[in-house]
Amino acid sequence: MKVKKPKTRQKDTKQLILDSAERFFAREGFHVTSLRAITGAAGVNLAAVNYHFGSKEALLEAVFERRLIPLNQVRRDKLEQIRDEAVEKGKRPSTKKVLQAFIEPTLRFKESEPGAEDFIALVGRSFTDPDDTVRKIFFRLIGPIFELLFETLRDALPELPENLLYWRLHFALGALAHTMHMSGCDKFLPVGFSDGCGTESLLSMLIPFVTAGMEAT
Amino acid sequence: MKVKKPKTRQKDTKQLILDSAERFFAREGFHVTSLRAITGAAGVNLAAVNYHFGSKEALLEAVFERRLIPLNQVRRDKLEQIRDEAVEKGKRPSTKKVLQAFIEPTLRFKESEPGAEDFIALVGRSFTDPDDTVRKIFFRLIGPIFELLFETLRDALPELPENLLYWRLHFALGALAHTMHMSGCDKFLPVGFSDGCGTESLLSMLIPFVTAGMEAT
DNA sequence: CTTCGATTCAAACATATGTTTAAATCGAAC
DNA sequence: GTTCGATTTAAACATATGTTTGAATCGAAG
Repeated sequence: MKVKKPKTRQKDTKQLILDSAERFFAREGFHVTSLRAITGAAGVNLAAVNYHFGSKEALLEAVFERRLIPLNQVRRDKLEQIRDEAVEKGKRPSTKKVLQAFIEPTLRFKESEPGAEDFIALVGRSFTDPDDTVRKIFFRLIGPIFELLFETLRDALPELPENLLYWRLHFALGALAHTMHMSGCDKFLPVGFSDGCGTESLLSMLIPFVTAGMEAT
Repeated sequence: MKVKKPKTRQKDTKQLILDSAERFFAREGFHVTSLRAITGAAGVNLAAVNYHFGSKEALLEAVFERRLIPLNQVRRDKLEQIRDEAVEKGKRPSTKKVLQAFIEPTLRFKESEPGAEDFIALVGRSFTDPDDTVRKIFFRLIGPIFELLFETLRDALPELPENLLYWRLHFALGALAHTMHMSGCDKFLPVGFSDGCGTESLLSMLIPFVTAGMEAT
């Protein structure tokens, strides 16, 4: 007995709760969602949340971490690769490539696994969530990668005043967040416009938009 | 007795509730805010909300309408003026002017009256609010002006495919919403960056950004 | 089969919420 | 000063929430 082999069921229960919570948090919001709704839809007992996670807040944290840690790893790798490449060539990285390195994995993440689409909408919203609980957890996880993105962009646009760069980055993130949140866009869009809301299509529109904005004279 | 002259106090109470609610809804969110918090801070009785407004939901509606109706009027006037001017001159309106006509009154509104800053943050968030109550009320009020903005932009950029224009507009609105929400930005920003968050400064950064994005080739 | 820790379960708990109620209070009109 | 409708007030109501509890159940190890 080298390893504490927990019952097979435990993982199931935890995953079921995470999946259900992700769905509800994304579609209804953190505070509006009750644990009873989550556990009811997941088919597990109400007390399971507190048993496995400790509290509703800790559950939210787990929902974020499960997907955000891998996603951040991908984004970090891509950004660092671009930085190394630039140093190697002695040239500054291209603005478009930097933005793409951050945005593309983010939007593509939607299709990586079932449920990820809900998660992407959740993240898009968390940027501006009024609730302290949500924002605190979110920014703790997103902060470091945000700083790396900022620094890499500074390499790409060294002539831009830092303050301006900082705000333009926020404008770009605002556009991204809005896009992410409209992820499941069928319910928002007027008829005839829902064609262009596939990931590829969105990328081909969003990246030129933010690149042009970032490089505006 | 030509007119039902209600007691002087009624207006006070209603205004006090609206002010307090606006503040709480903006800073904490609709569902997280309790009527007891609102009435407590306003110094009025708990039941006053239901007496004067009917329900918490109706209160939210009143909070939106009080400021959004006048603000929309200003935006509508400016946009229609630009349209008329373009027709008169037989030229297409400039993209920048159109965006400016929408964005400038929005951001400037912050300084128009005390409390408006909270309201602007509230509006910025409502674009992506997960709660149906909030979103429904918000979109009912924002829908018509959004359509006018879309049509005016189509005049400015007739060669752009409608679908692309539509999404670029959403990107721009995302950037605007993000900016609005960071209205009281002191608490979000790292030290050294809070200089540039005055209204004038933000306008001079945001408008070129979205214009460039909208006109990107 | 028995044992034992991990997990599940139904029930209860304490608290907070939006809303309603019925009495009290106010302020002008007569 | 009395009257009457509008407003305010304190209390109660019904319900919903996150959490805790203690017994029941499970599943493998001995």
